[in-house]
Amino acid sequence: MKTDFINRLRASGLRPTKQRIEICKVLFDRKETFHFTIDKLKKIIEKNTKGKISLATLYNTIHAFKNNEYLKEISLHGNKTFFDTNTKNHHHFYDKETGDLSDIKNEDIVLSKLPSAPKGKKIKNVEVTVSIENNSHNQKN
Amino acid sequence: MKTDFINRLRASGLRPTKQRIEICKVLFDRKETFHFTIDKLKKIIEKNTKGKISLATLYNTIHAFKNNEYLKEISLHGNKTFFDTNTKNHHHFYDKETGDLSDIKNEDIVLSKLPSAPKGKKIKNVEVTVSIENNSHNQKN
DNA sequence: CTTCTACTTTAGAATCATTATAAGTTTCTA
DNA sequence: TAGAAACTTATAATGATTCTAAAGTAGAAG
Repeated sequence: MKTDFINRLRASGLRPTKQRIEICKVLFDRKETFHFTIDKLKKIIEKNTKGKISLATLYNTIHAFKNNEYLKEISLHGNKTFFDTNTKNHHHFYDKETGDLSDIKNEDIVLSKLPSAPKGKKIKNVEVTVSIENNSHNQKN
Repeated sequence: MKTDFINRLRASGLRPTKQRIEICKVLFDRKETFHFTIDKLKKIIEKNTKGKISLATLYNTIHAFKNNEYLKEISLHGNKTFFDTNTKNHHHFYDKETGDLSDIKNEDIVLSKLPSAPKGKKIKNVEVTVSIENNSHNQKN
């Protein structure tokens, strides 16, 4: 377990430190995928360790994981950046009112037609966001 | 033309003022759809009028238009919020390196399978972001 | 046409997420 | 185990967005 964390860290060009191991525990020691913002992660870690962790450490570690594809950044409306421990291609349900985000498996959405990329460009990734709201809502808000 | 702007403003619960008419000119007096951020809009208006317009005015007007569906907010990675004058359902190409954003017509993407919404929820909108990059890129960055 | 009130605009302050900085600390290689 | 390089931290800086309070304007009523 811990060895796995250390491997991920080294693969991302990071030295294993106790703060980073804590981050790994929260992110990767789970069965389900995990969606989070930096401040949510910070709260979890500070609760787990009953100590403080600095924002700079969180940002630098999370960005290194993102660059090494241990994490994905999610496209959403709004100001905060969400990350996802599920790095496979997949999609999301997003309820803006509650902020809830959940995975949609890649195979549960089929795109049977896609445009070709503009000249000189190629498609890197296709991301579908299915916005949802309460049944009680009318068409317009 | 100007009448149309005034109607949109009134429909959005806003009084027509000269600042808001200027905003309308930039947003709605065009054939093609227009993608913008607040600060891009500010620069355009200040160039057009050779004067200043306050951020508060821009934000309040743009939000009113958004709430009244004269504008759409676009889901993207990154910190700035993009808006789109195309309020029909449609999708986007996004080149993160250059920041370029372009429309994909609704009929150019066909979703032949969609999951059903979680209990008590309904689907409000489906948005596809096709991330693109230069042909020269390898798989990993 | 004038007046009054509610809505607007504005500059600047406040807030929030994120990034940068600099000083002290830890890791790791030799 | 010493020293260089990388790390953590608090705090400052930045950038986008929202808030605020004062001064200006639109539009309804007379």
